[in-house]
Amino acid sequence: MSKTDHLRNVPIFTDLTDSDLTKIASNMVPRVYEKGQMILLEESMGETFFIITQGAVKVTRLSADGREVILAMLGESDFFGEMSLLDGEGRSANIVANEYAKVLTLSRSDFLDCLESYPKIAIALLEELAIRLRKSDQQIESLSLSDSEHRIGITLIRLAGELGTIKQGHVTVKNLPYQQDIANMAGTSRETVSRTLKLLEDKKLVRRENRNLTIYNFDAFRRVFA
Amino acid sequence: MSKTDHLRNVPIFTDLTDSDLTKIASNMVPRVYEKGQMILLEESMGETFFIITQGAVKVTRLSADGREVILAMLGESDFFGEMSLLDGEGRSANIVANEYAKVLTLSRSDFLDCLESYPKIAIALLEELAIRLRKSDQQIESLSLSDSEHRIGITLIRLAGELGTIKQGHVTVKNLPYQQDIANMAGTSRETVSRTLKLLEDKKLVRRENRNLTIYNFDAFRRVFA
DNA sequence: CTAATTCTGTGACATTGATCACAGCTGGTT
DNA sequence: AACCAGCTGTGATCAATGTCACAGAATTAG
Repeated sequence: MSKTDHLRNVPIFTDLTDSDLTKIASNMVPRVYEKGQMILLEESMGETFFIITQGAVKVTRLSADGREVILAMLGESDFFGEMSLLDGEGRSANIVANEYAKVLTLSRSDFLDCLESYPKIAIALLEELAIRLRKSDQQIESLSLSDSEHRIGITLIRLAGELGTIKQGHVTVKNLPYQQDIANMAGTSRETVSRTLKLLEDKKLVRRENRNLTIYNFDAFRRVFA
Repeated sequence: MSKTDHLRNVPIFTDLTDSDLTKIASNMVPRVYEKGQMILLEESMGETFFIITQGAVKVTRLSADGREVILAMLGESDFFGEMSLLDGEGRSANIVANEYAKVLTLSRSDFLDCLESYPKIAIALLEELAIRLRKSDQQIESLSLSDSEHRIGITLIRLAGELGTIKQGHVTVKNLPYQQDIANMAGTSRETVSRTLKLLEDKKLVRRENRNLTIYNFDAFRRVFA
């Protein structure tokens, strides 16, 4: 698949013509990362915009004593790195390859040129940021108001949305993240995730086998937890 | 002060010429709200963009059982309502006038026209959303990793930034919000805020008199809590 | 195939902070 | 000036959940 083909799948570029896409693609440089490799470091200055063409990454923040919060999991056609390009502040999060990953990169100046030249890109980017802000707000609400069982439920819904496949009303998430990562997304401890997953299984809300998790009735599940 | 003058103070409009500003201002309709009045309701469809010209509002979400999370406090020259205009989803938060407030409003179509016609507005708006996203991420981190004393400390820092005045290293927040509101910002209970404020006072980190709070050494305070 | 590492389940225990209850203040109103 | 509503301070209690400890699975590496 060519660079241009990859770009076509990225929401913020969908409105462009082929020739515009090709022009932008010509400025992009591909890179690859191994599983576990750090792509961006907190605190460093942001000079690059990234689009994921294969694999998945996690967006994290670390506390002084080494505990981790996972702010988002991003996959194919998602992008990152735009924040510090836009507001000029340093990086606010780390990005780690969660598996082998390929990306396309665009330099700061090319990225900003894009925004100036194609208002449609800027508007599409605004849409995407609005969506992310909405998700963040939901997360803040659930961290403030919900108990651990609900937060974990909400986290499973997030994962289902990002990694799951729907089949006649029930969603299966293949290759469920480790409990420690789920805990870091839900703002709770690994042990609590273990106990809660078992609880949800006892309640017949989900089933687990191997590394896969199935939510039996996704709509009902959402009604209970979201 | 004329509508145009107000717009000049709003970050997203600063790059425009007078005549452009005047043109936009002519499409804006002023409104006023009493303290405590609901400006926007969660769940309703978003059709309006708002700019605050006087007063302050709070952005909240409510749980089913009536508990409240405060996502942000906004004051003069801040704006809101853009989220559902951008991504087409319903409102995700309530907006309540925190005191007598005046706003200017712009209709959905005028707002979107603005973005198309003035790429600079779109870019400035992107900057602002990036800043908000950054703040949300910090909040998610602190809710996930910090204990209530730290979360309250961080909340005081936020309030100092938005409502405080600096004088030789110490910051005074006049008219500190009620403890219940601080609790709803920090994701804790009113009682815990009461106890913690006293604790911080005992530690000589802050002083309270009347409705004002002074952080003695703002930089040191930030180093402890942020 | 075995060893080694990493992940998961689960009991016991400690602790934080929510909740309840109520008294004391404060500021605004008539 | 007296009243009232709403805010604040504070003790007592207790449930939720973090932490520790370790055994058993599962996955990866050699």
